[in-house]
Amino acid sequence: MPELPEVETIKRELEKAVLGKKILGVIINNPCVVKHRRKEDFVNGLKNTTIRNILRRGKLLIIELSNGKSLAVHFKMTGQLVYPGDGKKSRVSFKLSGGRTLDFNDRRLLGELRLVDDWRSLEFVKALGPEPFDLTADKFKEAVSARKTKIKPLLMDQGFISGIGNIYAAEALFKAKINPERSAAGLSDKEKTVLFKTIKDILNEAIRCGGSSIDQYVQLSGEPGDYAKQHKVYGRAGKACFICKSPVKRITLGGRGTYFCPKCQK
DNA sequence: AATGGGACCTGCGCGC
DNA sequence: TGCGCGCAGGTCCCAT
Repeated sequence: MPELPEVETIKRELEKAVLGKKILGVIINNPCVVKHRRKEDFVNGLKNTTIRNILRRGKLLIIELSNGKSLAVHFKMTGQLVYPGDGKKSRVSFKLSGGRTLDFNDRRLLGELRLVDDWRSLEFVKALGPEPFDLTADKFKEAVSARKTKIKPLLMDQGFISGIGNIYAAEALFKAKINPERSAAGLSDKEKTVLFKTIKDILNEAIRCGGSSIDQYVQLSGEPGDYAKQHKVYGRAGKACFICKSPVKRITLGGRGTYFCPKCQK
């Protein structure tokens, strides 16, 4: 599911819906997603704690609890958090005060739930690059110039910049009119400036729309996000480019399907 | 350093 | 209708 805008959407909705609620119980329907050898450590550490704070780092959601621990949630490809949940597709359900349940659904079971003492010391977190909104244009341009790799895989490199995934890398490069196979270091000063601004614009607009629902992603309420309607190239192989009407192309880059308009993106 | 492949998983849509 | 294949918002690990 989720790139930065989808996780940010969930984060904001969780703040409204579950902040201050107590976790009364935890039901593990599929232990695969709980990354603890002893599942009872996970359950016992969560039980009877209160949800104090919700944060996001890159694509990672962090729920801080009253006992000082945090629940780190990585959605990977098909993870969902739904509240109030109905339990039907739930891999793990959290029974909250007030009588409702927060469901973690995950069709492909690639998602990860971890209860940790200090989320900042997670290796995954320490390896994350800066948030797009914390970065200055100058820093972005300098970092891009230092890398010879192709620009699209670089944008998706979470150690380089955190939160951008396959959809938003494709959409940002389309809007910035940059071919995804271009060398990062080979971009002009102007292109780097435009790309940086475009990334932030697209992420902001996607957040405003509640994210992109393609297959599995839904907002906390279970409603789809609206931004997929605005996709210009992602998932549009063979269809006419909205600008020049020539067909959108799909190639594989860094092992990922990559959509772009060969005519508009030079 | 960069790139390619496979692994982890389930399940959808497509062509035959 | 049924089957096999490719593909999927991510990340990690290994080989070259």
